[in-house]
Amino acid sequence: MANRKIPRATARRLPVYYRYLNVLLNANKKRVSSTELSKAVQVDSATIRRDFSYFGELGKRGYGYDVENLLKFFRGILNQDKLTSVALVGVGSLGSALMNYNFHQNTNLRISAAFDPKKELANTIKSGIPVYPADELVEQIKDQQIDIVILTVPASQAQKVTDQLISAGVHGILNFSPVRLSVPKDVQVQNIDMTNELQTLTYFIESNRLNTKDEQK
Amino acid sequence: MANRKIPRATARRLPVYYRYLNVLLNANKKRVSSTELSKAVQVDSATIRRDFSYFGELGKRGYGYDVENLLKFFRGILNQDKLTSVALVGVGSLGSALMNYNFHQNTNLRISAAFDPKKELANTIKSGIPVYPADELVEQIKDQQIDIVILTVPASQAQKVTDQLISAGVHGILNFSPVRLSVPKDVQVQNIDMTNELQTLTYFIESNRLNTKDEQK
DNA sequence: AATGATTAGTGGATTATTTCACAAACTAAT
DNA sequence: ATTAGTTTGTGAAATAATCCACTAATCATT
Repeated sequence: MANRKIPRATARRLPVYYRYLNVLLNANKKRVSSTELSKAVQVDSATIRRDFSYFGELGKRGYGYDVENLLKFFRGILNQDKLTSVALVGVGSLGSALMNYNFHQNTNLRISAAFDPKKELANTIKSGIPVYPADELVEQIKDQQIDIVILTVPASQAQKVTDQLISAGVHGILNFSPVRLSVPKDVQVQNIDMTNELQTLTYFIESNRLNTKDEQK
Repeated sequence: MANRKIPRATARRLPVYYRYLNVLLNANKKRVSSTELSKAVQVDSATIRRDFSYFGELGKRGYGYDVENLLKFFRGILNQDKLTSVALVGVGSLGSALMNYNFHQNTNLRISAAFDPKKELANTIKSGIPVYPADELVEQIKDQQIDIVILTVPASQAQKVTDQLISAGVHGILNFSPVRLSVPKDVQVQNIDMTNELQTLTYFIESNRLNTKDEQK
């Protein structure tokens, strides 16, 4: 499968396309044009065509893209053919919320194990997910051959836990802590920092206000 | 304050710098160089210097940046001088987790009101935050002059609620739903789509595996 | 006061990403 | 068949972001 040299920006949009194609499929749409897609996902239609073209000629001129075909293709690209089990480390309030979150509804991903140092949580089942004590982290992750981890531990623990995860063979971390993790280059990290996003929002609102204010002058 | 024409990429890094400067301040560090910052936040040092330079000459050659000064400056840029109240709409499991999340610890932001249509939640106090019924949304947001909203409603409700928020005068939305909201251009949206991030992670892991595999050949 | 070490600020090269705009390919209808 | 209307795929331009590498400023030490 030709997924060499796909630009990062394109890769980040793939899940967005994938999701909307599912919506179209459920709505029994047979075909879709880049213009139509563009409206729904708010990405320029030329960008969409360019994105798709990295994977070959997926569309038909004068017609558009066949929803089912395209979806099947992206399913492969995004590894959605088989179920992927991920672990969650840190069962605090955010961790608990994510355990409740139905990732499986939209993707072939599910949380199959959780870890937390709190004794009262150890060896219980929470939202249908077994919770193991923290000292079994490396062992269980190796045993269950888990490759991806959702990290919802306090900032102070983040790097320490990360080091353990790496030693257990994990290759992907979805990091909710504000710490910039250091990892070897065969490990991928995606950061979600909600505080950052709120601050960025504040900044953009304010700068937008200033700009439009003096456009009026 | 000269915040015109700041590149988007720079703006998104500001909260990262801001947070690490706070760490330095708490550790009683008086000064910091771009190289040192670079290691901590994992942004190239030239990029950091360039980012800062958009706001003027904030450092001293041969010395670095004065932590306290720089922090004071960014505090202004990021509107951290005064408390900003935000509302949260949709008290599901994610919403509840965010209500528990202490944004105020790192930023001058706090959630001051929540909204949900479930009758049993209406007019209760949850995690110290008053929960109002959904039909008071517009009224309360206007009354409390809330400018920023965290949106944690189901996808099916997202655009409808957004339209209400806009009519109530909101200018910023932190959108946790997978829907790409349509809003007028004086309203800012930041999307956090956890499912997307997980899928992107999966994609990068897989493509990384393929690349390193055939580098070995 | 002079010297060696450090480090910001930045011109300009490089790389990445987006967008324009159009030929080529296809559809659908007559 | 022909024609009018669509819509892809893509060269090439435009825009955005990153990074190199060097100058000039400053610090610290003698």
